[in-house]
Amino acid sequence: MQRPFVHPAVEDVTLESVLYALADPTRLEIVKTLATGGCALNCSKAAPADLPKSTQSHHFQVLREAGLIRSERRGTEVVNSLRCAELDKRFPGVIASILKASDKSKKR
Amino acid sequence: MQRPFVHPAVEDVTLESVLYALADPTRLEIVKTLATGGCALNCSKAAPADLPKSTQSHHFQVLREAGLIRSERRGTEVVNSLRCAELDKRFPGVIASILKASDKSKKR
DNA sequence: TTCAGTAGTTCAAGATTATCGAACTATTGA
DNA sequence: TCAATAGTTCGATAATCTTGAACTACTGAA
Repeated sequence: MQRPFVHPAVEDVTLESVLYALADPTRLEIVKTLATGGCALNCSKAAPADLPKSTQSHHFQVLREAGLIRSERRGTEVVNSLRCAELDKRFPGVIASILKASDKSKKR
Repeated sequence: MQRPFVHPAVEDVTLESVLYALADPTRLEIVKTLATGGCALNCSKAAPADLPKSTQSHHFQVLREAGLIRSERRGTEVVNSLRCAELDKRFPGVIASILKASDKSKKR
């Protein structure tokens, strides 16, 4: 049996950790993919394909511990999903406005 | 004459740099102070008093280059103000929702 | 049940970035 | 002209990120 994932309770999620998690371009990309992808995706599909696995793993850990995503093991894979509803209740509009803005910000 | 401050044009501001700037607790604090302080404040008043000056200076530079604040020299001081309106036009709701959420997120 | 393959994790080290004291610059007011 | 004030720059140490290599867990053959 593998060590289970720990997810913070919504009320323990801090704005700071959320912003920190989203401030990294790779992680923002992952979150965008999860948001548009409809629902749950496994790690390899949600992360840029060229990113080393160890780095991917690290980013998913940051996102998970920040409270942005929920991860569940499905056999050998890990399926991730955005905690949209919960987060919007805690920080109304934050994630939504960021996701909306992220489409616009394609330069550089 | 001192080197003038460079501020990015609104359209050059990236969401990523904005989130990066706000992800730091000290900088978020500064932005909150500028937001609630009504209008312009000089550096020493907008930053936590116990923070070393060199670190303050660095944080203001990050905020400025991210496009979050506008800095102007007034004699020996530097007066900073939030670029609220411009930013809200570029990334609607982002700054506002973050500022609103930041009051809630007092734990830890 | 053993074994190969797949998906992800952990570890350690090199690369990057942040912090902060010390020295410096610009401006003001005596 | 000079001292005081407000910030900036520089350099070194500290903290963090990235990544290859080795490892673990699960699955589906054979």
